[in-house]
Amino acid sequence: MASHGARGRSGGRPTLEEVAARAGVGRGTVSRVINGSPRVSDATRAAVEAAVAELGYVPNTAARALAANRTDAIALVVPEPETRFFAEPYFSDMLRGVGAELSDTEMQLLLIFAGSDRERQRLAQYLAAHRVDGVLLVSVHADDPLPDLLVQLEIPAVISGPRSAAETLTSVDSDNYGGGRSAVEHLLASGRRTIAHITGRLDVYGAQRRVDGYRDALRDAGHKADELLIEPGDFTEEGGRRAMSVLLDRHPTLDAVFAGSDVMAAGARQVLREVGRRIPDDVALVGYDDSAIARHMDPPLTSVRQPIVEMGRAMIDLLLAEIADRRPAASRGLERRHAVLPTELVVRASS
Amino acid sequence: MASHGARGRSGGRPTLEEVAARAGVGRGTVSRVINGSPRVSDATRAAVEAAVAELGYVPNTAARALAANRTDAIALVVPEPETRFFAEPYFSDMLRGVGAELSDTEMQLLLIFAGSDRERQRLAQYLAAHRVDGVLLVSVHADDPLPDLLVQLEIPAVISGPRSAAETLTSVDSDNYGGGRSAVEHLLASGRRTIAHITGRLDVYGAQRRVDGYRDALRDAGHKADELLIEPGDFTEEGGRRAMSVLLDRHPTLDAVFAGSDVMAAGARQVLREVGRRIPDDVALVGYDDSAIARHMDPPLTSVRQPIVEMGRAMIDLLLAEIADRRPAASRGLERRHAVLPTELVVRASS
DNA sequence: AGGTACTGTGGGAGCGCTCCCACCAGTGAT
DNA sequence: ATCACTGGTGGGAGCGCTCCCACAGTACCT
Repeated sequence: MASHGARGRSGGRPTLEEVAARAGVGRGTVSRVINGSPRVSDATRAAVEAAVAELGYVPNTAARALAANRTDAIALVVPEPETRFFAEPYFSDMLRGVGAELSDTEMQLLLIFAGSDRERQRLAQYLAAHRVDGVLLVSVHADDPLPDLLVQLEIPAVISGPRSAAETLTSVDSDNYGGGRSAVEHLLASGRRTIAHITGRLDVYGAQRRVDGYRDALRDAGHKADELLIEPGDFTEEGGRRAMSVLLDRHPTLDAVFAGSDVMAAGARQVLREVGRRIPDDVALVGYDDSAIARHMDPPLTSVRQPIVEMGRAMIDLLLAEIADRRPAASRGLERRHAVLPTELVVRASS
Repeated sequence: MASHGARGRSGGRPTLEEVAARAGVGRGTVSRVINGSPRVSDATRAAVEAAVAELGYVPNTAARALAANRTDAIALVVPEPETRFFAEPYFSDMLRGVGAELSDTEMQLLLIFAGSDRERQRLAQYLAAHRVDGVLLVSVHADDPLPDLLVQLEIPAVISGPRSAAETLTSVDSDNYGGGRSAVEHLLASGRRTIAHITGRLDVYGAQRRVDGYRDALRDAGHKADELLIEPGDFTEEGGRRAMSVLLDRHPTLDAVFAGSDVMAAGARQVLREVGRRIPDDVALVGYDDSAIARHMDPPLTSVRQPIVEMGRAMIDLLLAEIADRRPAASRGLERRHAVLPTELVVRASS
């Protein structure tokens, strides 16, 4: 830390004007240096930087926000109660990626929970006041009014997990289609013939895409379509159990199951064990998410990993671009508004 | 939501001035209404509120911050890596209490991690810019420079878990002394005669206080002091194991152990089981924190519960008071700057 | 009647910045 | 020599509030 001795006589924090006086330049020039404008000579820049260091100058955020009409802050909005936020590693991974990508920036991240009605109301107020330059939206339900509110308020926003193929907001997603394909292709490659699929909630776009991947992989391998091999779950363990039972009734000879989530795979595993099917000898099992459950299952579960940390990074990249684009009334294209990141199949003993 | 139809012609957000014009009053009056000043007649107030609703007026935070020199935001600073934050229920409980107490307020909460050097540097910058009105400090190590920085910058702050009896910052703590006492008194009341204590890290003030409570409870019950019954752990499971071994060597006849944390109690339990002592028949065991470990231990562990959620609330109360006090150059007393909340002994099968 | 004390109100000044226009060199083309 | 330009700079205007002083009106004393 530089010496903070030479403060203004007022005893308060030094202002731009004081720095300018000290450096023997004008206010505008100091502003340019602070904001990294290239149109400043090297000598002047050095003088200003020296003055800044000597006075321990730190820009006043409020004044900057007022004059420039921006806040240098973005919000990560979690439309869930805090408890779920802490329970699920998804969020902490996401936060890690977001934080990492943001640490090169002046931007500040706000974490906002909007689980209860009360919190949602506060959030609406908050957004109406434009207290952030942009919003990151995670884990949004299909019928949530939040995205529309953001569009209406013209606040740049990026959503993780688009709500449909026609998502209006800029979005980041993992390749659910490819993830589904890779799971099935892996099972086919290891010699499985009858592969069932327990889907997630089909009102979740990502779950649909996994089904698409499942279907196409089988079709491309020359299997004829059999819709009876597909049974919807609801992302819960109980849903996994139920679906597995149904599938076993319909197809007693199935030798592989691809579950749309690790949790459902855990449910399926219970049923398989109860009826005496060995994993992977009799039935191979593949999950989705590569969560802690997958690693700790007995046997360890093959699963499709989503690059959540990277998704967080990508969300920030897109959001910052969107904010920057909006600053000048630019002619914004619709190009690359939807990022899709590759998944990775993590093979373990269950398949 | 009110109709947002009648915006200013500019298309932007309405300003105080526009609301004033609409209500047929002056700017100052609107400001007074917005800020809940009592010196406004009822009729005027109603007119202004109507205008606010019609225009959908929302105050501009930046302008307010600039003019009033405050931010209406406080930070919860966690000097730990994010991973620990998510792992320990302590933080989420604390956050719950803080959030609850803050929801009646206009204040906004920022969550700031300062685990890495880089993050700490950003934080220092952040605080120097006075971007928050106050700071909540949790889980601070004894040699952390952060508290001093806050004092130097004259930023109101409240610390949870004072660093010593002479803590300079306003603090909130649970009654570690009373917690220690209650554990020992409980063991005495249930007929135990030789009660050992595994302490936490003794550079942690709270751990010392628990030892004090342990000592005084025994002394008051007429036991003569025996320092050999006290063995330091370090809050880890391994430390608990080691201390338990030492204690068993020194006092093979001990019939009770009070551990300074549930984690250490878990370590102690392992050793007791290995040497064939039954819990609670041969040795009674009491832990501290009432964590998930305590509930799931076999047998379930008697433990001292700290009112963490309430501590969060208390921190906010004290911090808001401190911020309010500072606003006018008040003659601030030093009264009640250290809140101590009662603990509660949760008796389970281990004692 | 004049004074004194309120209550309620209007609006100027100013918070510390960014934006932008004006301006002053220099530089090279005409 | 004149006329563009261009890189570099100073400083006015203004962002939307809060603070505070001034002042009108009313009420209650002498």
